[in-house]
Amino acid sequence: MPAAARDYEPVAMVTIRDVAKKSGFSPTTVSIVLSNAPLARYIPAETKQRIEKVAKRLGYRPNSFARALRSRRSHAVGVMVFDMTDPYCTLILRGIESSLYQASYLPILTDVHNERSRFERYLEMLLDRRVEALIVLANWLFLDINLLADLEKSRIPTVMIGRELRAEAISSVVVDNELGARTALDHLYSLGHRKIAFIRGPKMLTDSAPRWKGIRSFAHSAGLELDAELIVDLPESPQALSSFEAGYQLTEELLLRKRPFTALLAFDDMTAFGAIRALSKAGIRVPEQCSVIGFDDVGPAALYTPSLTTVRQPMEAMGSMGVSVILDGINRALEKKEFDTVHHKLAPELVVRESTRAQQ
Amino acid sequence: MPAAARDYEPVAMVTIRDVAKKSGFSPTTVSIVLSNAPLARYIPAETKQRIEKVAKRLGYRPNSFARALRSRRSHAVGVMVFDMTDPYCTLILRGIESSLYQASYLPILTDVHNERSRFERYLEMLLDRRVEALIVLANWLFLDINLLADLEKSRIPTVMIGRELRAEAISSVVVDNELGARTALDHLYSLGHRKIAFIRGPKMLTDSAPRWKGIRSFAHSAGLELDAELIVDLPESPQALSSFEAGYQLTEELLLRKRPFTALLAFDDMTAFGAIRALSKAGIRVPEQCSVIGFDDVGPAALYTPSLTTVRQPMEAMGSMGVSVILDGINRALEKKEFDTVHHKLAPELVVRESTRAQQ
DNA sequence: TCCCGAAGTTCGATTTAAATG
DNA sequence: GCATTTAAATCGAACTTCGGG
Repeated sequence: MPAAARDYEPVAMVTIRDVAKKSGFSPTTVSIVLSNAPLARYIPAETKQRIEKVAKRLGYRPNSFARALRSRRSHAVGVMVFDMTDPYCTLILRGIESSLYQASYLPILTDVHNERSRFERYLEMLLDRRVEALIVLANWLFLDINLLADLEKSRIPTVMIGRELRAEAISSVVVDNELGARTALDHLYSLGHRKIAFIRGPKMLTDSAPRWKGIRSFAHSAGLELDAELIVDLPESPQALSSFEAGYQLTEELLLRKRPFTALLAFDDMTAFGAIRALSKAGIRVPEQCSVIGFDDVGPAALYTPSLTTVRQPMEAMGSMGVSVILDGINRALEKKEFDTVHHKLAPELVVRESTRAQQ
Repeated sequence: MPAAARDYEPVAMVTIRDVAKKSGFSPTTVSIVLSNAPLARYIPAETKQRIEKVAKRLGYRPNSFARALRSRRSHAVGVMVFDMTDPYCTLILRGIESSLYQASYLPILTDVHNERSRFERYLEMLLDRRVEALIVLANWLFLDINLLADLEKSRIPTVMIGRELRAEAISSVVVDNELGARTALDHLYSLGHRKIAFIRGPKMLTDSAPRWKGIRSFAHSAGLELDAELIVDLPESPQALSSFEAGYQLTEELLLRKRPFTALLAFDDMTAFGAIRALSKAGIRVPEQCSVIGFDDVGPAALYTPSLTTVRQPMEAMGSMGVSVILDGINRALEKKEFDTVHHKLAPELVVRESTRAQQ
C-alpha cells in the first residue's frame, strides 16, 4: 500500500486485543474488566488497575458497533417530531435531551415535516438502527389511526408527548388541558372580565375538547354566561393555515360581529399572537382595551410586546417524563417483563404577564 | 385476524442466512445481491429477483450494527448545537435534517447547553458512535481555542455553521455579515432616517466586527454621520444577560441620554425585541415614532406586533450547505483523498415588514 | 466450592479467495 | 479464461464453558 494512502488511515483503532497483548492478559479478562461485567467481582484489584492503565495509555475506546451487535443494545432512542419549526417543540426537546444525556442515551432526531411518507421512512430507519425506544412529539398533526398502528407494530417502548391517547396501547404524557383552560378563564374572570371571546381548537385535536370542557365547567360554576357569538373555531386543516394566521383572521371576524368583548381566550399562544395583531390593527390596544391570554407558553410569549399572559405547559418536565416512561419500558423489556402503557397528565401553570389586565 | 397477523410474523430477527436458506443460495450471494455490491454485475437477473422476492417475503432488514462493524460506516453524522432554545437554531436544523434525509444519513443531535463539560462528553460519545462527520452550530458561545482543537483532533469532516472561522482547519458556512449590516443601514437610510441608534454585538463574537464594518462603510459612502452617543454595545458575557434583556436595558440607556433618534439598528432580532419593548414602555410607538430593524429573521420576527423588519440569514440554505460540505468531505475520505476545508459565505436578504417606516 | 483466567463461540453482514461447470 | 456461486475469514466485543489452583 502506498505511503500516502496509508497516511490517512487514522491512528489504527486500538482494540480489546491490543490492550490484552500489552497488558499480558487475555481479551476475555480485558473485556470483563473494562465493561465491568458481573464476573469482574472475581478479578483482583491489581489486575483491574493494570488493565485500565494500559487501556487508558493506548487510548482504547470500545467499538460501539461490535458491542451493540453482540449485546443487541444501541443505547439510542428515536425521537420523532412532526414539525421542528413549531416553537412548542423546543423546550420539550430540551427536556428529552437532558434526561437522555443523564442516562447516557443518545437521541436520533427526525423531523417528519407533517408528511406521512417521511414518517414511514424515518420510522423504518430508526427501527433499522435498533433504537431501544421511541419518543413521538405530536403537535399539530392529524393523528391518523394508521400512524398509531405503525408505531404499535414497532414493539418497542413508545411514548407520545403532547397528545391525549387514553385508548391506545402507547404511553402518553400530556398537560392537564381541562385544568389549564379552567385556570385561564378563572384568571380573566377574577380580573373582572365578563364579556369574553373564545378561539377554540379544531375538533380533530384531542386537546380541544378537554380545554373547552374546562371552560364550560368554570363558566358554569361561576355563573358566567358564554355568548355563542363570541366563540369561533380554528379550522380543521392545519396545513391550510397556521394557527397564527387563523388567529388573526378569526379575530377580525369577531370584531366584525360588533359584539363587544373585553378579553379573549385563545386556543394557544400562536393563536393569541395572531389575535393581538388583529386587535392592534383595529386600533384596539392590548391589554388596555382588551386582555388576551394564550396557552402553552412558547418561547416567544415572553418576548412579545406586550408579553403574553398564558397557561404554561411544563414542557421540559413533559420531555423528562417521556424519557422516564420509555426508560422504564426498556428496563422492563430487559427483564423480559411486559411493559405496560402509562398515561401521565401534568399540571399546567398560569403565567401572568402584561397582556391581561383588570377590567374596570 | 389471520391476515393481519401474518403481516409481522417475525418475532425472531430474520438474517441473511434465513434468506439464503429459503432462496436456495448462499449467504454470500444474498449479501452481494441485496447490498448491490460490485460483484452483482455477474449475477443473472433471475437470481437477483428470486433473492429479492424471498427477502421481501420474509421481511428481511439488514442489521445495521453488523453492517457498520464490517464496513466501518455508520451513516450517521453528529450535530452539535450550543443552545437548542435559541430560535436561531431551528431553521438551520431543519436545513440540515432535510439534506441529511435526502442522503440517507441520520443525525445524532446533541445540545451542549453552552457547557464545556457537555461539549466534551458529547464529542466523545459521537466519536464513539463513529459518526462520519460533525456539524457544529455555534451561536452564542465563546469559541474557545481548545474546543476548536478538540474538534480538529476528531479527524473527521467538520463544519461550523454560523461563525466565521477563516483561519482554522475547520470548514465554515456563514452569512455575509458585512453585506447584511450594510443592507440594513441602507434600508433605514433610504427611508429617510438620519439619526440612527446602534446596538452593536459583543467583540468576542466574530460576527460583530464585519457587521460594524458594513455599517461604517455604508455610512461613509452615503455621507452619514455616526453619532457616538447613539452607539451601545451588547455585553461580552452572554451568560449574564440574554440579548433580549440586554437590548431592553441598552435601549433604556439610550433613551436616558436624551439624544433623539428616529431609528434603531439592532445587532440581532432578539436585541430588537428587547429594544421594542423598551421603546414601547417609554411610550414611543414603533414604527410611528421610531423604526427598528433586526438581524437573522428568527421565527418570532414574523409573529411580532409590529412584525419585524430584519436581515434574513438564509438559514435553511446554510444548513443544507453545511451538509453538502461534510458529504463532500466524507466522499473524499472514502477515496483516501485529503479533504480540505472550505469557507462559504451566503448572501443575506432584507425582509421589510412593519417595524420600519419612512421618516417624514 | 470459590477464585482467577483463557479458549472458543457468537452476533450478522461483508469480502476475499477459490471452486464449479 | 469466463460467468456464476460459495466456503471461509473477518470486523470487535461479549458470553459460555472450562481448567487448574
